[in-house]
Amino acid sequence: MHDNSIPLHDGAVANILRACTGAKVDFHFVEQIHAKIIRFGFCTSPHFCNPLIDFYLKNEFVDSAIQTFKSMGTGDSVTWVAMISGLSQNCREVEAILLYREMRKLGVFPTPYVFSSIISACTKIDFFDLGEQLHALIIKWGFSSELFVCNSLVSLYSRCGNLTFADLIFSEMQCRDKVTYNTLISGFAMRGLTEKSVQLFEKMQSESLKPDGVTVASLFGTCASMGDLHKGMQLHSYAIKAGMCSDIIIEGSLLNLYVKCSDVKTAHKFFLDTQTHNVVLWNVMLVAYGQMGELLDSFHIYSQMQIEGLQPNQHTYPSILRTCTSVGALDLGEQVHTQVIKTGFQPNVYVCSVLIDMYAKHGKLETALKIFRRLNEDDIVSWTAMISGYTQHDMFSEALKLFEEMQERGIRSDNIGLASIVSACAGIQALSQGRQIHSQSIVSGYSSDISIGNALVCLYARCGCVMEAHLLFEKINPRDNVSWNGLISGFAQSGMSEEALKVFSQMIQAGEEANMFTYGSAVSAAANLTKKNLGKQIHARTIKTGYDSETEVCNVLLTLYAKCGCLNDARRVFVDIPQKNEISWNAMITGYSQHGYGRQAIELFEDMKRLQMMPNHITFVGVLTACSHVGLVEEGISYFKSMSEQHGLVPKQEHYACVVDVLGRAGQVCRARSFVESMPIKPDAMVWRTLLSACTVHKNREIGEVAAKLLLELEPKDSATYVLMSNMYAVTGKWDYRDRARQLMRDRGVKKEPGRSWIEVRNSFHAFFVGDRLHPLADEIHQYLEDLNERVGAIGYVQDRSSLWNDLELGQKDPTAYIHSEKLAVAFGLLSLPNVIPLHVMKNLRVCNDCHNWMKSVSKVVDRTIIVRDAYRFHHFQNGICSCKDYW
DNA sequence: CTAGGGTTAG
Repeated sequence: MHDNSIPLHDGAVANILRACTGAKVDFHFVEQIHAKIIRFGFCTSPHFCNPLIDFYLKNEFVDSAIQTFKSMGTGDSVTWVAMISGLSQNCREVEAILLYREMRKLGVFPTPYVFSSIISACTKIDFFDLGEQLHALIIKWGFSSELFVCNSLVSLYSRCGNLTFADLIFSEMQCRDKVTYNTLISGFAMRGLTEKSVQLFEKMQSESLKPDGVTVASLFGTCASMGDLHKGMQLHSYAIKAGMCSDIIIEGSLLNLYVKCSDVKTAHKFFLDTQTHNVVLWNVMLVAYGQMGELLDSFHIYSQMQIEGLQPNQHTYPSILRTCTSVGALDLGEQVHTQVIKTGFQPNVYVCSVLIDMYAKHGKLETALKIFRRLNEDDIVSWTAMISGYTQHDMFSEALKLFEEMQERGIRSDNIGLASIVSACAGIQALSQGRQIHSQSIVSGYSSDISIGNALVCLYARCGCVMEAHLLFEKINPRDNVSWNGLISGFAQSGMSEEALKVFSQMIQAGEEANMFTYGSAVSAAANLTKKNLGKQIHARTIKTGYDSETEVCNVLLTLYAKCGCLNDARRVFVDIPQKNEISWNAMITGYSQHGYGRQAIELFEDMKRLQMMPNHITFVGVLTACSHVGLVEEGISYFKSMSEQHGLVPKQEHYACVVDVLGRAGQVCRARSFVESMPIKPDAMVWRTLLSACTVHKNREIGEVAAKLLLELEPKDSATYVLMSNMYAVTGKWDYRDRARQLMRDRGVKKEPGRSWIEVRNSFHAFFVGDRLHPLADEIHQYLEDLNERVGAIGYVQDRSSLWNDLELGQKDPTAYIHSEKLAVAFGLLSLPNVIPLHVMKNLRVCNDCHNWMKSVSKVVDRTIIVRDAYRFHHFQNGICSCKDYW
């Protein structure tokens, strides 16, 4: 036609261009036609130009299309649709939307074609609100039963997560096609509603619609998230028979299937067999090695893809960064971060959320916050990553503050977000806030969510709500060992150790598998109750199950033995820890300290520094206590100074109290006083109590009165305050003042906590009060005590009656009625236990002076080590002397 | 002239 100079005919041009669109025709050929159209003056004619625009847009010549469109004037409705859908298909969705606005302004009526295109554009860039507004217009214009329009609406609601609505539109459609099914199938699959997705696939087949490549690709996704390799492989065969496997998207979804079903071998083989230059395949392999924790292989993939000319994209970075996060390779993660910046992916939400998570998880919360604040998007994952980062680093109030900010901004949290904020509440025992979030989670439809359920169980247990914790625990179905651990650790941490151990034994009986968290909590509960034998049994279990090499478990075992007074066992655990961390060192130092082994504690601290371990606040409490035990005054002061000068630590009240103890024990009461007066923070009750007890030992009434006065102001309800005060007056001979202190206590209605001692004999605990005769062996115990008193009297022990607390005790006619509980416990222990093992006695208050002297003598006459844990410290009585060197 | 699919984060 061209050669014979036959004039242009619109139908012919349209047909030629349509033919060009599908075939790979040289652009210049089309340009020649375009030139002819212009030359013959048809450049405003929709008949000629619409096919031209369509050709340009389908072949990515967007600018040529826009140019053609601009020269046309208004065009017809087909022109607008071609432009709008074409722009949308070329990732220029915003321009498509703007063009739609212009079209409406010019009064051009929208057609179903326009609506399906524009809804699709909105869906692609998450303009869901606009999409919903357009839905209203669709109803108004009467297009709501058009197949293509409905398909685009199903897609819109699927993508924005409103599957209920998508399903509703689907069910109200009079006729559906493959696209309708495919759209909803992938919608369900993406939201993890795998069962619904499979059901729909079956329904589709019952309506004789043959699955195509799109269906299969979506279903591979469904199988992948269900972990159903078998069904996935059946589909794979189907895809091979149907000849779909060369499809680039099928390839990606198939590889993903094998990776998610943990068949990395098949996946890798498949990956090597693929021929396409497809970045998705590399990204999926990155996920494969990441989920196995193979950092080296991940980085090999990451660099190899770049060598082969593929650039990392917004999917690549999150995968590699997540692997860096989970294996703890922060340094490599930071390098990837620089590459993110260089390649311009920093504004991407996905990339940012992983960066936030990485920095937050590794304690770099300020860096995480910077990225988070710069992101400036209402992205729930980033908020959650930030919140849980705070929670993981015990910054619970920061977590709660951020959560409040999030709610003020109107961002709705999902199950993962709610679970992490509940954990934050558990961390600071914010019970009422936790309850509010509990109800919020029910309202949001998460009442059967296991992550929230587990977090709530932990919250209620930590807040001591035994009933609620158990009720919630019962409701979780199916339970996992996180549920059990939450209950056990919650009770253990809220001091309900008995309850924790009860649940632990139920867990074992239920055949549930305990892990390091379970053992950690159970051992810590046993340690709090100083249940040495039970602790040993749990220790045996950890050895059997191999958890005895976990540092965290070892640290608690060490503490258990130290708290039970078995320092040798504690030491053995410490020596055998394969990878000691700061907590291990702290626990051992503290253990030595509490038992009065100051030298060993200080030596260990020096070792710790040599090994470049970072001492923290707890380390220094141990070290300073050790100094006070050994009487290392100047060393103690210099260690105290080193806290801020060398280790960047700000001393807390307990450190000041330790220094006061160091000075007080050495008899430097005046120096202790001026030390307290020079404190940069307001001294708390602990500091004054320490000073007061130093004054009691060294009979310094002047300073003692100052300390007592301030202590009375700070803790007027604490009986220990009055006891200390009264003792201070007693030792300085001010009997009238002592009586006044006691009177004051009575007037204020403060009751002395009854003294109580207990001892473990053959797996059961025997507890005693003052003058107790309730024990079945009471007669034998008292008889034995009389013998014992004769024997200690023979080596010079004389009872010190000033230690007896009240007139009642002093005025008792029956002298056996005021025998202190620790004496009874010791007598019972000596009667009941083989005479080689040391006695371990626990007491809830401080041991009194008389009992202390008595124990020293007893340890000598019966030749036994007696270890007493009172409210303050351990006393090891051996051969007539005590490890506390008579200062406590 | 219109609609649907794969890989990434807490």
